[in-house]
Amino acid sequence: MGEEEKSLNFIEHIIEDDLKSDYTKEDLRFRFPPEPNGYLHIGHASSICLNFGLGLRYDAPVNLRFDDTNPAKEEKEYVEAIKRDVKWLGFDWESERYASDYFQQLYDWAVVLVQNGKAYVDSQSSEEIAAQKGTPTEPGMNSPFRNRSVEENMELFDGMKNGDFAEGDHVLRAKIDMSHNNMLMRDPVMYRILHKAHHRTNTDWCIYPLYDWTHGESDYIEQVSHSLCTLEFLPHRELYDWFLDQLVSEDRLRPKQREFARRNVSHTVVSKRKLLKLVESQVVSGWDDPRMPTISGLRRRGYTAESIRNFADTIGIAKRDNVVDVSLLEFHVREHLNKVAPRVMAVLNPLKVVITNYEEGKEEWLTAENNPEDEKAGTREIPFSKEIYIEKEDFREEANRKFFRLKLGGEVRLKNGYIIKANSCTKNDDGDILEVQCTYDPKSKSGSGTAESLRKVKGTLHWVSIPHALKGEVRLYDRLFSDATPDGHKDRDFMDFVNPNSLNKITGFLEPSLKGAKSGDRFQFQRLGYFNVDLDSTPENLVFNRTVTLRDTWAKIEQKN
RNA sequence: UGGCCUAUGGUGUAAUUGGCAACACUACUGGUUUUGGUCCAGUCAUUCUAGGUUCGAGUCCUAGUAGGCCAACCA
Repeated sequence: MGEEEKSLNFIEHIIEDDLKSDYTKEDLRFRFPPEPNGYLHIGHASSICLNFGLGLRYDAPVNLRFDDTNPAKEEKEYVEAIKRDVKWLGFDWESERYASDYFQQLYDWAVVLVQNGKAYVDSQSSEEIAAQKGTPTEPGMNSPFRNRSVEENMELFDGMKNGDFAEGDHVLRAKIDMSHNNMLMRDPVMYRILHKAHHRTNTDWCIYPLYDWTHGESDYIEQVSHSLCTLEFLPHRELYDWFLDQLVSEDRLRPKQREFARRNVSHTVVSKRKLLKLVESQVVSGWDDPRMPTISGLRRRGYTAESIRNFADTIGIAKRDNVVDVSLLEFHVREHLNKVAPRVMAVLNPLKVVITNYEEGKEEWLTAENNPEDEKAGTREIPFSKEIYIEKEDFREEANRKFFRLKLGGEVRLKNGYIIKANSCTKNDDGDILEVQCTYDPKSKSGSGTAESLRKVKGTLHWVSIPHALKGEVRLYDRLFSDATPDGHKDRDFMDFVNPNSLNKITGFLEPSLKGAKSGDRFQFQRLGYFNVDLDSTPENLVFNRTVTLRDTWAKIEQKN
């Protein structure tokens, strides 16, 4: 396979170094830790592929852990969606965990910190605490409650837990250093009072731990060896380590946090807050709108899990800021679909062609290859008749020799069918072409082996027989944002760059073999692109999404003129 | 005016740790083709800048420059 030749990313270098010093291969354990407050997106896919990929590479377990410490934002719906997406991407977790599983343990440890004088109850408002925090260039001030006795702290913390106080009355803070260079070390809040039901623990708790007090400890409980997160958590590492210092025991593995740069993709946004705004403002139809960069959106759009995994593998992982061009994602889905998607013919912008020397009412079934890339895919029969549709763009009355398609006096081959010649066309008063009259060469049938059938004509067109054609809704998608970095402009809101023409619904004419197409089925509409059957599709009303167009060299040639 | 992180083609990642800057995408050429698809061949870099160490620097040293992160009872 040549897999060994692939160079290591910096995380793998770190692990290799650890393996040479104080870790054994059996120590390795990873986790993917989403907060269930939204849907997973293409950026998460990178993290998923990183963590689960490491698990595969080192034959190490990977947990799926929900970081569910904020009942105000988290919902079961998201938990289910996340599990579905990770599974769909092709990964299995060793065990399904929740930070909320550890609420009791976390509380017990917090009590230890209080007893050791490492944490105290602060009874100021959040505004007061913020005002004392200082700035990156100025030290903060100690809270007047910083030196409460252990007994008083214990009593108050106990009261917090028992629901004796209202939200905001008290918090538990770690006692570290209010003049620390790292703002996060200035007595960070560990617990807040929240009289809210949690999606799993319901009303068992009315105090909830914050991220910093939860994450490293959860890693420690699960004995995660390498806790990988994005770069914005780098300043948290010091606190992660400080909390661990308070409670790790020598005989257990001590997790380490390492950070990598979040992957950005051009012409889209990957921030839950912004994606949520797109959903709530109804720019898109939902989290799984095929234009969304969510895993569920990409899936509905027709992307394959394999193409997303390959994408994640090729962009790799590093520590510098990045914007990956969306064309790389498109490349990977084309690469995969080219191998696996059956070819069919569909006309999206129809122009009627009448074959004047073809017998009225006659019908013929022609043999078509299902996939030239895959012999095992076999063949199918498609109907041919006197009246067919071709694409409007495939006919011009006059054109230069660079135009390989149909023009008056010129010949083209109908894919899997005959060579036809355009003799005349009819137009309406506005000059729009309504119909093209052609003659066909009866001996030129594809695959017949005759000298005429082997003749080379420059152009080959796709087509459908009008009396046999199926109608279907076809949804054509364009980029959701017109700008490459919609959220990269200081003076502009990302919503300003929403592309108003990102969805175009049309009626297409489809070859009849598509009749039984089921939701999720993927096809190549020859010469047009890859399409899949949408969730909204029914046997009576077929609905297709365009996943991605084919590479279009002709469009580029035309653009230059 | 603090601390920390980062800098390699248009894009994303590599470089046996000091030894010929590589791979993929994009773009552009050409060839093949009953999909203007696929496939095949080719073209596109003063490694942020300036000094220094060295036979030799993307890699080490010094000084800059640019970008990012950090002041939620969010994660």
